[in-house]
Amino acid sequence: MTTKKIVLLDGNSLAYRAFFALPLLTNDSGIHTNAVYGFTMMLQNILKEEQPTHVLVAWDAGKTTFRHSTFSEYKGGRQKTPPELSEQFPYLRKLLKAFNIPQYELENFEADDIIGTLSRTASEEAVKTVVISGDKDLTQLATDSTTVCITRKGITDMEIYTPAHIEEKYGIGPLQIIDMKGLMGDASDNIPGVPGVGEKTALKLLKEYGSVEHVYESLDAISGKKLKENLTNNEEQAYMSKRLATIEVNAPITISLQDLSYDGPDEEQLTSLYKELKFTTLLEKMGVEGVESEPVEVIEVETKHKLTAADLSDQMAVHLEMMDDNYLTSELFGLAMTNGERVFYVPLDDLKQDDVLKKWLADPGTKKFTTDAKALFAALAAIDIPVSGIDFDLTLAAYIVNPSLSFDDVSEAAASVGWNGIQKDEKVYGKGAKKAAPAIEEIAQHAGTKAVAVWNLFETVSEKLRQNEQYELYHNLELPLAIILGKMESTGVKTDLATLQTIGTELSSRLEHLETTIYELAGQPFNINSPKQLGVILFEKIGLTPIKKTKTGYSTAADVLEKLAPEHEIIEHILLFRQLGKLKSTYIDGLSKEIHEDGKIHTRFQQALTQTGRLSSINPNLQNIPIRLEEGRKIRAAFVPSEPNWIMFAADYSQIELRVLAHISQDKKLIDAFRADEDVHTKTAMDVFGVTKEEVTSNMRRAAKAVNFGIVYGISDYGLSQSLDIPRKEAAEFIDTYLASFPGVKQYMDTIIVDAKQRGFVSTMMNRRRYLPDITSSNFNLRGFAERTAMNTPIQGTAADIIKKAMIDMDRRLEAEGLQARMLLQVHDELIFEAPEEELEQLKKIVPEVMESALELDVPLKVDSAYGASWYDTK
DNA sequence: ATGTTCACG
DNA sequence: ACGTACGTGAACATT
Repeated sequence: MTTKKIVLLDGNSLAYRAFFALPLLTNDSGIHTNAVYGFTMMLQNILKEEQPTHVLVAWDAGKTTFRHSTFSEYKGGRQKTPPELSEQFPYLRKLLKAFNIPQYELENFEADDIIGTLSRTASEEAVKTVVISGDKDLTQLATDSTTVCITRKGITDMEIYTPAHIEEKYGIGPLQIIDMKGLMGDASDNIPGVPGVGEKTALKLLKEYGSVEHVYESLDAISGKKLKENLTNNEEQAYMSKRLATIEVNAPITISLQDLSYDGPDEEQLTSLYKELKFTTLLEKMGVEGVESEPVEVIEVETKHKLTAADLSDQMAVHLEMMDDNYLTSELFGLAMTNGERVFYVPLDDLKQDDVLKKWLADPGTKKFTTDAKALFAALAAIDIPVSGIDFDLTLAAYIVNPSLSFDDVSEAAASVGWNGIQKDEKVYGKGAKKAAPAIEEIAQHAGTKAVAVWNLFETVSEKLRQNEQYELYHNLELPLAIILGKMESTGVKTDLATLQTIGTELSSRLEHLETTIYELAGQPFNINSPKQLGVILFEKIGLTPIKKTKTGYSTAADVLEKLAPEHEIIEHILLFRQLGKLKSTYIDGLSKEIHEDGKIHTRFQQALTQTGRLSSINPNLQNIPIRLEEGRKIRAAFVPSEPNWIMFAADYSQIELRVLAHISQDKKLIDAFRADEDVHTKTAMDVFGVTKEEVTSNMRRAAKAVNFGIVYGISDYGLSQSLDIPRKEAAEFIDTYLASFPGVKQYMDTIIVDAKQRGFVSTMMNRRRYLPDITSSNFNLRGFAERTAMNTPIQGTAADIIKKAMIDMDRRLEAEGLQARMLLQVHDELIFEAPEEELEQLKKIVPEVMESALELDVPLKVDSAYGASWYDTK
């Protein structure tokens, strides 16, 4: 006989959870499916993990329940269910039917009460029960035989509440959760509780007195005048709140445990529902064949070994097919081309010898439409085949239309603008150990579909960009930039391995010593790099007090360790070990591996990735080379000019984001400060602290600087309090004073949020967009995040626009002046060049000039420049 | 594959 | 009451 195990699910709560956790997916018949999909994932996980013998999904019935007769405003003020979710409930019912899972609802009662009643009867029969919900109220049902799982983040992450866990987390028993709600109320259900009592106070009272009743019996003993007053005045309300929060465990249900047995899904029903909903991944997992939504259309691709002028026209879609996504190192296969009539594929070896084709590629007068301009340009540059006249980049265009969609494959970029005819590279080449090149015909076919997609999408996507007034941004900024970035990537940065090795040797020996010291202090060897092992040593063996927890255990992050440093000598050594270990593994060892045969590092700039319009740098990342601490900064000495008697030259914008803020917000004081070329942090300190310039201390300036950062990031008192390590209240006061003295900024912050809510997106000065669907969310966190993003993105994004424009201007200027200087890197607000010494004086003049005039703002842009024998010396 | 930590602007 | 600063990429440990 198998032991019974019953799983009870709170249908409404989980459906809501799934709906808000996932983006609004729509299948091709226009039905939203995110809640159903999320629910399905949850269900599958639960069934797999728990292996129950009995399952039930309980639903809320109707609008009113017995609780409304106690308190008519129960669950009042709730937003009504979004229609996008409502329309999914019938599918959820169908889904459960297909799973053969019983569903139950009861007039006048909530799902909670059904679950409560069943879990009580199960408990009485000592049947193991698991309750699953997104609502923490249910934790009151936890007993030795009933476990309550509450969804945490996302859809599959659950927090498991046993009586022991509740005790550990809150210091009270499961049933006292009800008392807690009675005292603190519950905003989401509109349960009032006692004003001024939140979780902290409620728990303190309950730990001392045990229940709401005992709290009131002991009123006299309670300290705190205000608290006592609030309790006294709201006694009835507290009792009522407790009643409302109590789950009914004796609901008049008409089902019993026997009715809930679960024997697995009806596969046939399930597949047909999945097909209807287009849950292809789920279908594949079930091993159902032939369900790929549409079979990819087979196009006729002609493999050509030699082209004639007649094969080529003024406008063509071209796509360079290759094995890996790193076009700088990948094996290249060949070029697919089409002008809408025939589709060719030219294998690489033929391309290399085909002068007709090479001439066409180099001709700026023939237009090339492609999937990734930079890849085409840089990959062919590496084999000395110049390309010019690239006029359309599908990935870049799709990114400008909506940067929130991430494309790690052309098929996804194409799909985002409505073209589903491309297979994923992964499907053609396989992945991991199984990755291999298929037959040439298959490669040609795959490459051909990409060229065809580009050809067919060119017009519509361009039109879409024009409609959004983003064509300029795309065509005159991003597209030319792609080529410039391609040049920079191909050029690469000369990196001196010997310098890295010298630093590395010293680091190794220091790390060894630190390791010995740490083991001695700990009394045993352990893996210092393992947060888990480190946590055990610090907080269990040594007995330090944990300050912060992570999901998986004790936090050992630097800010935590710094606070612990006075407690034990070992901490400073660990911090140093971490710092040096990072330098050794990421920078010394990591960078050494990336030096190519030409002695250079060729990073790649991702141009269609960030949400704000910034670039990012990968393989390796050259945008995060250490600078803040001297030890790390030395790494920069390894980056040197690639030619004898050349120098490194660096130029960076001073306070570009705050200048952009001054311009966008039109705050008079901020504008004046920049026009007068004042130190903006000092100026901020003067205003926030109400002192004269002479009275500003370095601490005041530091605080002001943090406030300015906060403003740019979309401020929150909590964030500022963390960065300054001050109480939250103080941080809030700083912010208020700041906003009062810079009213234009305040106005901007308020307006941008309203604007974002209304339009659904925010934009930069050059019309780069970022959509913010969460800005209207009822979830406090999501909404808060979206609001801060709304404040930050126009600033960070406009700064990104500006430097991109500067790079284009700079490239032209270097060309026009006939200079040999080369642009090598962009690090968000700075540009790094190498140049012959003789060009230094010219660069000192030209570079700041070009950067400062990239875009005209109502405040001046300011650029500082420096040069030296290595990147380290450009300071 | 995911989480934690830490490097940069 | 909620749980946070904005934007990235890489290494390492752990699942």
